[in-house]
Amino acid sequence: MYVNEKAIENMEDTLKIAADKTRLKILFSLLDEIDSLKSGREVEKCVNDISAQIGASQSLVSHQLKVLKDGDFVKTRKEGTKIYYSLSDEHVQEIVRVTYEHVMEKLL
Amino acid sequence: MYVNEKAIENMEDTLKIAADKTRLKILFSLLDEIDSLKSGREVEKCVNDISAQIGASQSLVSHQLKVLKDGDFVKTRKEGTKIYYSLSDEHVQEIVRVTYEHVMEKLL
DNA sequence: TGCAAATATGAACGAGTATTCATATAATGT
DNA sequence: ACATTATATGAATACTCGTTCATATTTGCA
Repeated sequence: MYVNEKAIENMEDTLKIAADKTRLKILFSLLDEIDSLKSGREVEKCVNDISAQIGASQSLVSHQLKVLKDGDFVKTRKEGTKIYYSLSDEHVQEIVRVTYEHVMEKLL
Repeated sequence: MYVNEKAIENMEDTLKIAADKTRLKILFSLLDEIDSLKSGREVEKCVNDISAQIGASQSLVSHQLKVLKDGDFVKTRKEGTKIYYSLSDEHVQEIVRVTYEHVMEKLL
């Protein structure tokens, strides 16, 4: 299957963004199904919420959220001093989900 | 969504393996639909075939095939002096496919 | 046994990057 | 204006990793 160089590079960049444990934890924290079912809206969390939930420092979470934002994995909404982060689209969720299923099957 | 640390680490490892342009090219070369339709069998290629097809050195391809093999992305079959590589399961294909669709949509 | 083909391996170099720490910026309320 | 809360930023460090080059290993064959 022929794939041009530009597409390969974009895939590499996309996968590199996902391939980090801190960023994966952030993505999972924004994938919280219970919260999204309760509210009926998409999951939105501010930096400190995520930081507390995944047990990482504010600085680290902020740095990695920037990476996720630059890669269009998440989008933001500003409200006062807080900035709410949420997943940007379904592709991101699908990449995380497929990989999750893969490792879950191997952990049997 | 709660995900335990071990699963996160495995996901990180899996995504790291996919997140490299040389390895992606190798995976795509083993995803060749025309070949697999023609033969009716799964795509199998030896190191030199892949090396020639993706335009990378024999050494580099061999190194990266080892990474893919260790991560269970590919499996091997030996025949004489040649070693045939093929994709190990559908999850790998799905990760590549989902990521491919993601970047293709952004390249519009 | 010796040669050639196919693949693997190990060292080394350079580039990239995750994390921490300290500090800066921005917005809100008093 | 000042203090407080929330978030971003920049530098520095330590570590990982992709690639190349040279060489080793394995297999088949004359």
